[in-house]
Amino acid sequence: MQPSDSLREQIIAQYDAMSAQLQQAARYVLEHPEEVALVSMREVARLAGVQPATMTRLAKFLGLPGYDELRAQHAAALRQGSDGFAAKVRQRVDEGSERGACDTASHMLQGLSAQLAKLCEPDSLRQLEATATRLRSARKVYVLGLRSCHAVAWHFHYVMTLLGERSVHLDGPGGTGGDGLIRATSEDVLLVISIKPYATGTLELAQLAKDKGAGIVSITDSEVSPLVGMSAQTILCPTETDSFFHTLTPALAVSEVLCSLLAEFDRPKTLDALQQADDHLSHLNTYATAIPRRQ
Amino acid sequence: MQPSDSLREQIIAQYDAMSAQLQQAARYVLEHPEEVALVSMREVARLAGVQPATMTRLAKFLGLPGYDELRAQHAAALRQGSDGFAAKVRQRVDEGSERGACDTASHMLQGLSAQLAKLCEPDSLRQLEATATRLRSARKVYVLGLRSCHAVAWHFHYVMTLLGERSVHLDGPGGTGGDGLIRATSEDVLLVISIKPYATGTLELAQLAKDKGAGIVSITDSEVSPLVGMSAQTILCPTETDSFFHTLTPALAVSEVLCSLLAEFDRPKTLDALQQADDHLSHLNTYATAIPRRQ
DNA sequence: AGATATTTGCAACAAATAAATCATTTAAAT
DNA sequence: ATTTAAATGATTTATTTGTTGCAAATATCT
Repeated sequence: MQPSDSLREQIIAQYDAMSAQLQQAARYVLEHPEEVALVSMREVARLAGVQPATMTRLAKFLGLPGYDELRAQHAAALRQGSDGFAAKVRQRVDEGSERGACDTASHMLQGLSAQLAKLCEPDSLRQLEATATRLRSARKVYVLGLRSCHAVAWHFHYVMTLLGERSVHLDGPGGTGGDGLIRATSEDVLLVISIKPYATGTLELAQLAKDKGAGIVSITDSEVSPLVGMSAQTILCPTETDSFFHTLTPALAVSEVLCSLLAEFDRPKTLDALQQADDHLSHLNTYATAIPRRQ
Repeated sequence: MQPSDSLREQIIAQYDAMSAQLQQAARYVLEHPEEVALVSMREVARLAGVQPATMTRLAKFLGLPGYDELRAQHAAALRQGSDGFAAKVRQRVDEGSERGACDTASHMLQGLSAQLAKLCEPDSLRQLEATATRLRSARKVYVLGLRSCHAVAWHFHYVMTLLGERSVHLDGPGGTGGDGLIRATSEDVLLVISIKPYATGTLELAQLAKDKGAGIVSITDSEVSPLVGMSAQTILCPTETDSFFHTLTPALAVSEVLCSLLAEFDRPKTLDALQQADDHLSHLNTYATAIPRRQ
């Protein structure tokens, strides 16, 4: 929360060596770090009761190239303070001056890690639980995710088939994916996954399901996603990376959490279902080794 | 923590009535409130990918006198968030006070976050880089992942098709998935994804590819995975969770990192390829460009 | 299809900004 | 008390900022 602790400590350490005006400026900076980050230098100077030039001189006195650097450091501190838990993980390799592949990879993984951590915030958790509850009471759960979101949709459906036979994946060869909705009713729920850019097919099918009275719950990327308006529950998850592509890792994580919550709702039933799946698959020699029993 | 909730809600409420550029600007503002408070308008515009003027227009559209007011409100929110412990205390309380579902969800997400962070260790990063390098030089990249690993395999393949035409997904209807390997040569590489329990189909196909002289690289879950022995490069990623299921989130993250590294190897070519994909998809109206206005 | 709004990109502008420069004051040393 | 050095204030300068006006492009409606 403090602006780049090292800088703060440096100001304190060198305070005694400063001239009167410099001390007055430094004191204000220490006591009002947010202002330094948020308002112009001249305004900070006015608030601190010193000349604008004094702020420049303070920055140089601290060994910085200019006042902008002083502001930048305070801004960075404020940024980190704002988005909570997430930032901590990132702190380590912030300024990767070296552009190696390992650095790129590391930076990206840390970013993803931070995004998952961010999903632990109360708002997200509440949405997760509400969505799981809604899915739990559905007669059938239709799952829809096209293009990049196919991966998430399919994985959710796959896990659900291990748990029972309520899940219907809206996908298939020959463009027949939507046919699953033919007998959809108001007792059913459609889980739809879509991130920007939103596939038209996804939106159309979701609208169709809604027209049929089915409940809609969604995993998407923004409050202003077109899915938000038509969904009874929405789980928001970040998709930004510093690479060319959007990430689906948080969306997959969310999907996995949903599966877990659904499984936990009725443990005995879940164990039964997994046992059945186990038997079935081992009869088919699907796996090189039998599915290990998990409690 | 959010910028003056009323303003935020107003942006969301009026979002549908905005033009495309305005929406893009508004979306960035919603998703990066700290940046709005901390950097100049022109910089925000650059980050959001819109013209500077659009930011001014956004502010006026929202009924504000100018952009400065937009920034001021975000700055005020950030000021509160930073030194007001109140928000965070409230979060902690909310979190601690209640329910099992939220706890399990939170715990699971934190676990996943930690697993991704662990992938940043030097050993893993080296494997990632080596694997990316190997994939880079391949004539064709076959991608194989069955059952639960289908999600990861498909997503990798999907991204690779956006980048070029080297990728072949070994999957398809009617059990013809393996046919892609008919003309595989020693210039090719097979990326195989499999976690315990290992699908026999995966191992057989991988062995077949190896017999044909293709290079094998793999994403798997253990040093003692059957894939390790037949692979030139292996990336290990954790799959443990405290729920009934194994997680594929780390595997997906690894796959995404690989895609990024491959994309970074030749940025200009990547940008060209993405542009082509973009053109193609927009001709097909694959994506909803504007969200239908509601009066 | 043509006509009419609306949206969008570009360039120019005035205002404000941080830094550099110079002049004046203040403190310290001889 | 005079000289010298440092500190402070005022002024100037080159950028950068947010805004506005206008033409091209796009969408919308008869």
